[in-house]
Amino acid sequence: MKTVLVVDDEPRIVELARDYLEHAGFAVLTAVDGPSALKAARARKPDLLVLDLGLPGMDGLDVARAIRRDSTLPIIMLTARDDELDRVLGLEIGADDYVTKPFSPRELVARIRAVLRRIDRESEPGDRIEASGVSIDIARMRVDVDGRTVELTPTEFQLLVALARQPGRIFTRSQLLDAIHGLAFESYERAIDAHVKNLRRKLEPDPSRPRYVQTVYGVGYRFAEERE
Amino acid sequence: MKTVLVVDDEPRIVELARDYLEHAGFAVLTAVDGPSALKAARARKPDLLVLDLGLPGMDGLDVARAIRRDSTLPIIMLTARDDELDRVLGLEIGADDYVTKPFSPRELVARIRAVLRRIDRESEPGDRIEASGVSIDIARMRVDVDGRTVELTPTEFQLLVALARQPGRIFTRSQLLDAIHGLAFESYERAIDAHVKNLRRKLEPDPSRPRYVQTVYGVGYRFAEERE
DNA sequence: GCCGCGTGTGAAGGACTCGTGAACGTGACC
DNA sequence: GGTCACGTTCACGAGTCCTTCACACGCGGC
Repeated sequence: MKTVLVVDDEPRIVELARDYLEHAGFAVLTAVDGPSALKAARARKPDLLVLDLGLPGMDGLDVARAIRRDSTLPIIMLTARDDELDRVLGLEIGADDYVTKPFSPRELVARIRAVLRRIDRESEPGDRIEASGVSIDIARMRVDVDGRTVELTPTEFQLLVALARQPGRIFTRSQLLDAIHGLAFESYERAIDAHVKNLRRKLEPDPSRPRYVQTVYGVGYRFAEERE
Repeated sequence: MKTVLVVDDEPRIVELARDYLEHAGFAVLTAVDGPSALKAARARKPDLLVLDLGLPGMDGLDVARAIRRDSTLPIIMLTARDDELDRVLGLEIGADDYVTKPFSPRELVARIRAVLRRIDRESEPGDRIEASGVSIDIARMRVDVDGRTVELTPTEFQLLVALARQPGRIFTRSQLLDAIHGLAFESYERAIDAHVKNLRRKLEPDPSRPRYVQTVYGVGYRFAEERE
């Protein structure tokens, strides 16, 4: 059974969500402000976070950033229409999806299910990835290559994980942006290039001739396939 | 460039969507009722359909069902709040996503992009073309022929895929140009010749006597049909 | 066999793509 | 307030790919 943490300052909303989510078969945790949301997220390890953008005091964006700094917990943002929505779409927080208020509880349930499905599907290989001599410990955010341990930033790490989950498979820059930020974010595709450069510098024995993160001209990047 | 077909009976909505979508780099087709939407979907082959649920006459759900009967065209539903939304969620019409009215144009654009990314991400390796001894892995952009693996440029690859999808069928140069670039791109038809030459050099055991990519004098090219 | 026309081919130019270093903005930490 | 780490953006150079052109060759009709 999946656990969902719902954060909103209006008790009415929280209770409405709780009713529907429990009815839909989720375990529900709740919080009414940013700090307690952070605490609950760390202590109780929910599978997904439903987060109101307009929290008093500590803003929903701040909460999301704080969470994303050290975990990949999926986040669905709750926003009032228009102005708030634009903030989610345009600004830098990588929400996996968003629902606008006033929301239909059924819509919320549907979007939660959709996000969880997507996450499941993409994260099958447990918490460790082995590919072509690179070993990735997802929980610890640690990467070993050729015996040495490499320190990566969160972005570099997510990029590597996205690629290494399916060695050989080609990803466009747009897909990689998705993997890093989630749905709600637009930015310059070539930012990916910069991350690839940094990743290669740390990962590759000879960055000028990549062995792991290969570029596919005119398309994107891929992680090298196992080939004897 | 991707093409989106927008269907709504309110011209105001259609025009709003057109503005934003074109600005976001999509080619936009429009329709104001069910029958003409079906016609446009078949004739113009858009990459995605934005479909109002509350069409007069032929309902949006009917349109979606009719389309889904013979294609996998991705569909984003436009719905008024609440009651209509429930119909989308409840009746398992295979919409890929939905947006509630009144919608933010940016949200529509974001969801369209997300669906399109998801779609071409799902061309899993398993999506292969096998024809006459040539094996094409779409997601990996890899081609195996007679045991050896061949590296192709994006254009060469698209050309080969277009031909090999329907072995034996003859394509004119103009059709092949369409397959390589989207429609609406003019260039010298004989550019195809150059790509065919390069493709043959990489693919054929003896490029001067093509076994796979054959010339049909006065018409165009075709991929060799399976024989005995 | 000859001729017209379509096709194969190599080379050249230009367009596009990628790698890189550097600058800028932001938030975290001291 | 200052420093630091990180992510993003920009501009430039280098390299790859696409297109075009010119010419040679081959096909089909007469």
